[in-house]
Amino acid sequence: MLSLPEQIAAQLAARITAGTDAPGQRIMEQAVAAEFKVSRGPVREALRLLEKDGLVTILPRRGAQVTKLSIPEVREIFDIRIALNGLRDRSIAEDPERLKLLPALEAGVAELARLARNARHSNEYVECVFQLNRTLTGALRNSRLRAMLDPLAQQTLRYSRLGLASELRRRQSVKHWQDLIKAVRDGDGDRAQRAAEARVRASRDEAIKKLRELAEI
Amino acid sequence: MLSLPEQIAAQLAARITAGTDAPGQRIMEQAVAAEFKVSRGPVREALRLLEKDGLVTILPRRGAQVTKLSIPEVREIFDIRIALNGLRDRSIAEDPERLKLLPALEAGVAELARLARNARHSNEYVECVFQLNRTLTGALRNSRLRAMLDPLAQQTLRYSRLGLASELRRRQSVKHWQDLIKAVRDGDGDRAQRAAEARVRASRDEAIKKLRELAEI
DNA sequence: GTCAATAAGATTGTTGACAATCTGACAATA
DNA sequence: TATTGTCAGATTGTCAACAATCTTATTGAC
Repeated sequence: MLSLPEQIAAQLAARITAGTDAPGQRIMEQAVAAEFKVSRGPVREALRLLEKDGLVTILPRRGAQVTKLSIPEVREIFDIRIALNGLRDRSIAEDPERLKLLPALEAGVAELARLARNARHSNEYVECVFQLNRTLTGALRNSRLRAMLDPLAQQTLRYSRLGLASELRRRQSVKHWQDLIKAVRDGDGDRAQRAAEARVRASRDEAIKKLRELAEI
Repeated sequence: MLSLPEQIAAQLAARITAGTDAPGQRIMEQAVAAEFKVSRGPVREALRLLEKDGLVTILPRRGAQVTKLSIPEVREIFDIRIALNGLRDRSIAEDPERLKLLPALEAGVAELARLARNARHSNEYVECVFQLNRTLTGALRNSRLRAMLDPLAQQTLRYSRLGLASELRRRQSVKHWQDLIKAVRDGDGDRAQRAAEARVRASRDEAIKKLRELAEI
C-alpha cells in the first residue's frame, strides 16, 4: 500500500506528465493540502519525492514549480539515458535468468511493430515503448540503477507524448528493439548495450530536432 | 547558506562516510532532533536528503538506517559510475571552455602522482581523487548529471577510506588520469570517455577483489 | 515618469502535540 | 515445546499553529 505522500506524489506526477500542469507553474503546499484534505506535512514530502524524479523544482523559501525543460536539459537527460539504458540492457543480457523475459519482450516488440505502422497510434506507441522499458527496468536485480532510471523514464514520457517521433523514426526504433531481443537471447551484453545506445541516441536526435522546430514557431 | 535540514544532513553524512555510524545502524528522528536541538521536522527532511544520496535507507514505519552495502550493490554502484563518469568526462572534453580547467586538473594529478608513490599517504590519496572528481563534476554545465554523480562519489568515499587500493593500482590510476588530461586538452571526447571508463573499471575490479578478501576473514 | 523605500499579504520553514503503527516480551493454549 | 494472542513501550506519521521570509503593491522623492 502506498503511503500518503506517495499517493499525493503519484497524482501530481500524473498531472505533470499529462501536461495538465504546465512547465513553470507554481505548486503551492497550501492549495494541494486543501485539495487532498490533508495537512501540509505529507504534501511537503510528496513534493520532495517529485523533486527526486525531477518533475518539480524546489526553490528555497519559494516553493515548488513544475520543472521547465530547456533543450540543453532535454539533451542531457537523453545523454544520461544513453549511458544508463546501455548499462541496463547489458546487465539484462548477461543475466542468467534473462530467458524468462523473452516472451514479454517479444510480445511487446510485436505490438510496437504493429503500432509503428500507423501514425494515428502515436499515443499507444509511446505507451508501448514506456511499458517495454518498464519490463526491462523491472527485471534488474539490484535497485539503485532502477531508482535512477525510473525518474528518467517519467521525464521522457513528458515530451514523448508531444508526438515527437516520425513514422520513419519509429520503424528504425523497432529495428533497434529487435536487435536488442536477439542480443538478450544470445546473452550478448556488448550487442545489447550497443543496441540500446543506438536506439536512445536516435531518439535523442529526433526529439531535439523536433523541439528546435517547435521553438522556432 | 545551508538550510537547517541540509546542515543536519551534512553532519550525518560526514559521520556515515567516516564510518563513525556503522552500516545497518538505526538512526532515530527523536535522538537526532535532541542532539541538534531542533524538532523532528527538519530531521525528517535531512534523512530524506540522505536517502537520496543512498547513505541511509528509509523503511516505512520503521525509520532510517545507515545503508548496508553488499558486494553486488558495490559492484552496481561502480558500474553506474563507469557509465556516468564516462559521460561526464566526454562532456568536459567536448566543452569549448574546457581549457580553464586544465591548470587545476594538472595540479591535482601531479599531487596524485606524488601521493601514489608512498603507501603511507593512503588517506591523502583518496582525498585527492575525491577532489579531482569534484573539480570535473563541478565543471558540468547542466546539473542533472551532477546531481546523480554527487551521491555516487559520496558512496565511493565510504569504502575508498578502507584503503582498498594497492600501490600498483594507484600508479595505474595516475596513468588513466594523465590520459584523461591529454584527451581534455585535445578536446577528444571519445578518448576522455574511454580513459574514464578504464579508470573506474580498474577501480571496481580492485575494490571488489579486496572486499571479497575482507568478507572471507 | 522612474526609481527606491516601505508595508501588507502570501507562502514556506519550524515547532510541539497527538494519532497510528510497529517491536518485543510475556502469557495462555494446544 | 512451539505457536499464537495480547499488551506496553517505543517510534514514525500527521496535524495545526506560529515564526521567518519573500513577493507585490503602494507611496514618496527626485
